[in-house]
Amino acid sequence: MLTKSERTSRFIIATTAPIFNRNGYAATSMTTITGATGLTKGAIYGNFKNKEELAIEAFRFNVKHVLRQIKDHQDQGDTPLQKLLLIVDFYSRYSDFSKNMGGCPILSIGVDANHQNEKLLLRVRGIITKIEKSLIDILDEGKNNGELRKSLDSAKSARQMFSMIEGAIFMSLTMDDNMYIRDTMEILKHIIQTKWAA
Amino acid sequence: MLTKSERTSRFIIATTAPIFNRNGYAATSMTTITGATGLTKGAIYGNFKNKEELAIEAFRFNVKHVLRQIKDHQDQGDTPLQKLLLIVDFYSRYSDFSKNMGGCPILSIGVDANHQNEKLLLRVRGIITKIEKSLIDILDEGKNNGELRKSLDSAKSARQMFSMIEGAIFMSLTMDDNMYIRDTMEILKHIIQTKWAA
DNA sequence: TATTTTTTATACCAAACGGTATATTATAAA
DNA sequence: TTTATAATATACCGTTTGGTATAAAAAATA
Repeated sequence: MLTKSERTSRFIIATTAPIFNRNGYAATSMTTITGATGLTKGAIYGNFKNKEELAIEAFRFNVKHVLRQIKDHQDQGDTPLQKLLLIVDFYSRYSDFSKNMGGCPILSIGVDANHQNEKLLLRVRGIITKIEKSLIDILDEGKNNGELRKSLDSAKSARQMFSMIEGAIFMSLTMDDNMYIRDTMEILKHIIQTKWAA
Repeated sequence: MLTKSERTSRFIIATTAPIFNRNGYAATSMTTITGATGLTKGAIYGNFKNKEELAIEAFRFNVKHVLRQIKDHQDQGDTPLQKLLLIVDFYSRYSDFSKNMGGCPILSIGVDANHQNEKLLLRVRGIITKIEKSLIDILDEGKNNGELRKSLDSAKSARQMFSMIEGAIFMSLTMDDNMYIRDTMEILKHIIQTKWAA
């Protein structure tokens, strides 16, 4: 059984994660956190060293949530190419999905932490690297099984893919219009099918 | 001749613009502003209603600066297609350019102002709309002069183009690695040449 | 059930925040 | 050069910030 503090910690993280995600690190104050959780500073600081540590845990929580959804989605595909297209398909619907969690943690915290919070920024970079690695793995598998061109630069393709995804999310969030994400995922799909596929 | 206050206002805007651009709205405090300008709060509030108004002017300054550079670049081309490719070319080198001004104002302020500052967010949206319009104009010209396919959806293409550009900038800034911008602009160039061009 | 330990609430801290009233200093007009 | 005006510096305001010491309460152990 979980200890009381473990349950409280998890509750605090789950409750504040979408708030950190929507508002960023600086704009999420301790008052915001106590207000949202219904707890007091004593409970927060009894379970987390400081606001930064909680923000990092909230970021981890948000990323885990997104990655789990992507994995569930891409696992419906049998081949590397199918998986790639399913990832693109997932992001085409990302707007609806992210309504609940309020944006993209990588984008929101990435911009927010840059030049402001080294620890958080390093976490964001770590996650980006991790996601890119998993994309590279899929691309390499595709090259091996003949679905993708052998001449494809997997690392480069992963960078292009992730840049397009994050850009589309940024535009859709900023303009409050999911056309950006829909249109950009459409062209990404086209690139995969006509330029990357063998 | 400019009045004293006009000169001071311009000095304040020019001095704080890169700081707002690099750090965002909330992270740029009045103390940051007085420290950077060497002026006191009296001088700042004598020339601007409040921090928000100054932030808006700084944003306008930053955007003007970027747009002027793009215009100078794209004007070296004679045809719409050339102009499009020159814009992509400009952003390929955006990392070096933005070192001086510290990031992309649209990205930085767009993320920063979302859910936090309605006025600033509306300014960002206005600029995005303006830039898209000018892209649409170029695309339409290209369709008219036969360089681009008549079937091309100009508005959609503009959205795709701008999403890719902003995504590439975000990734390069966050990862401190201009490969993202270089690789993504490469694929954008390819799309223009093979899918948009007639 | 009694006692110890863990967890949370309360009350507080200094520092930083954006903003303002007013005094002082530059500038421009007479 | 004096006078009126515009611009900047200084000192302060209330509020909010992240964080802490300690008391109260809840939970686990004996």
